Amino acid sequence: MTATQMTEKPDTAALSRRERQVMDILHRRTGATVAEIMGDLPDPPTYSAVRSVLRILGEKDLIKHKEDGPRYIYYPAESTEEAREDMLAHVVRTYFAGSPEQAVTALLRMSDVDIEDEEVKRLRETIRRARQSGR
Amino acid sequence: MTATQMTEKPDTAALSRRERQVMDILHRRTGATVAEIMGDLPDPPTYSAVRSVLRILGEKDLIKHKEDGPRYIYYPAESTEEAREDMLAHVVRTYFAGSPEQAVTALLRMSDVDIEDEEVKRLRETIRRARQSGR
DNA sequence: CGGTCGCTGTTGAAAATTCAGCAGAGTTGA
DNA sequence: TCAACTCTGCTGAATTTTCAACAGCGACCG
Repeated sequence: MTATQMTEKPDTAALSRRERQVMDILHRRTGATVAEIMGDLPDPPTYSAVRSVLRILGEKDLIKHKEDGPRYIYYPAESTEEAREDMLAHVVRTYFAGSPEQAVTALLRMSDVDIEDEEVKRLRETIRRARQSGR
Repeated sequence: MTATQMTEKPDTAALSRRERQVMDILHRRTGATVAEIMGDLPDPPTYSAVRSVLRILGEKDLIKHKEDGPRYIYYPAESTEEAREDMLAHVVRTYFAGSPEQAVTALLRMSDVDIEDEEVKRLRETIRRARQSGR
């Protein structure tokens, strides 16, 4: 990567309140019009206000847009894959002491399966062995 | 829960940039002094600035503090459990189309295990059966 | 003691964010 | 065609956030 391409990527933590809300909406809907964004925002501001935020996000290279007939459809600039990785890394680090296993356990528990850390570890080992012997 | 106890809990999405950064630090360290918070903040502001944010977070009932000799140690008001659940729910909804399985898969992949959705489902089924037959 | 140091509480200003209004371009449908 | 409607681009103001300075209190140390 050359120095000129080196556009400093703003950490999620650097976003303002509205900026983050809008980015969340764009990720969730994988693209949205201004009207859709406005509809999804809590305490929805005016159309103009939403557009201001979008303009700023554009200047930060966090979103891009595509023309869809008369209007724009806005998308996150980052791919879903990247965004997921970044977010999971952040969550694991911040809320699970850097342990993905604990996060997995909590997730499974939330999604109604109830197992323990030990079991997850055991499962991972099983999987790892299976992988080594052939995949 | 009575109406008077019903202090509206501010959604994470409602926090300002610095407020969120500070909350993240408190969750990650499970409690911190002003100096520690200041040290962990990106583009660290002055001691006074940090304290202002803490005051606001206190007014919103998002943090509490304990005296530790001459200084305060600040903690998130929400329990780690609750915070984890809230955050995971948000992440799953926003980045994984509401599918905890997909999130688990991504997580396991990140933590170096490489398995597919199908396998996770199979594992869950296995676990569920094991559970029903005695636990 | 007495002075220094480190911490909190509070206040007010600077900076950033959030927001609404207006002008212009393009589209749609009668 | 033309009028109504919708959308974007832009500008400047209101509000919120962020910040630093100052005052006061108590602990620690010579």
